Amino acid sequence: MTSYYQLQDSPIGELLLISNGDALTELHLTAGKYVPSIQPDWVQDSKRSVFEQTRRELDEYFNCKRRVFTMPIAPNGTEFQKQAWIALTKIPFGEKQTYGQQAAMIGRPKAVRAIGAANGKNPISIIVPCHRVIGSNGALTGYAGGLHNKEFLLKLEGIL
Amino acid sequence: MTSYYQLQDSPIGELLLISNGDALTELHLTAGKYVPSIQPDWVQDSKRSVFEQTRRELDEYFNCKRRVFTMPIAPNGTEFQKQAWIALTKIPFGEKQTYGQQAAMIGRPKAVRAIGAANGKNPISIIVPCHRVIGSNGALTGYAGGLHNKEFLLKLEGIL
DNA sequence: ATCTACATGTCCGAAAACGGCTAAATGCGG
DNA sequence: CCGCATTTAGCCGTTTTCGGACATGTAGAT
Repeated sequence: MTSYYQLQDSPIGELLLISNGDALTELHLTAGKYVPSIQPDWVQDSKRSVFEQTRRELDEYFNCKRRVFTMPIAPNGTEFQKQAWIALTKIPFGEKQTYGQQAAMIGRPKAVRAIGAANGKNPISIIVPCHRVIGSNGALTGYAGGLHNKEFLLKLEGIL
Repeated sequence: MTSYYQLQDSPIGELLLISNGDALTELHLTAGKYVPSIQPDWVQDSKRSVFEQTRRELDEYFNCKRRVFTMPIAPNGTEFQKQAWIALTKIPFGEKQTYGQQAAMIGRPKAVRAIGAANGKNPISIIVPCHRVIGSNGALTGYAGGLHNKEFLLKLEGIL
């Protein structure tokens, strides 16, 4: 199964979008942690519809004209991780949550650290809003794309 | 059937050459392991043509003027051992291999330990290049003639 | 006959280390 | 006493590490 990719700019730096051809599978800040390197067998295709849709929705989001993303997504991960990421997509725009609350959302109130780890490996930044989760004491604690970008997104959403 | 033998020097120490009169049957570093002791009924004969040829080719080899040995050889061993040793002679000068790869060469990919044991009993050092085989993790692991000599030969061939 | 020791390498399970945590326990300066 | 900063000790999935078990041929010791 071939993978498609596309690089594009954003207010928080360059983004790398990856797709299975259909849905968005990854979206990384190229300056962040855990960023995969582009493989030789990947195909660059800026016209692929999922990329066009993503570009449009992100553009609206950064201009405060959109609060919900609707492109198809298909992140890869363990069962637990997928549950954690689905929970993330249920956190509304402009609201914050603690890792503990997120853990409770999937019925594992004690799996707090595991949630932290899973969020750290969230493959679809921004769209899957791991930035809306902060420590129970209010600290931002961490963000694969860089803490200052987490702060930027939280301010954009009026949370800080 | 009478055996002939001959002692001579080399950059890695004294060598003991043994022949059935025709082909080279053994070549040991006298300082190494598994070295047979000279028997009373063996005949010393430095002029025997296989010995002269061996001396000449070894001399060229140690002076980086030869990459292939051509004297007749006739090692004694079990069927498996002979297969293993033949495989060794197919490894080109200057190339290394793992015990696993050598096992695969004779169609017994799982017989790795057996290969190790067989190499350990290689009766014709240097000529049958058991020194070109190292562990899959890159460790030299062993050499009947002494690990430092294995290292010397590998460097001579530009492998290390 | 059996058992052991070898110049190995692969696989699998168990155990430990590692995080984008957090609530409770301590320790201090008012 | 109180408030606040720091430490401690559980919690939990994932990743990494580590220790056996096993496959294989031969010689030498029991």
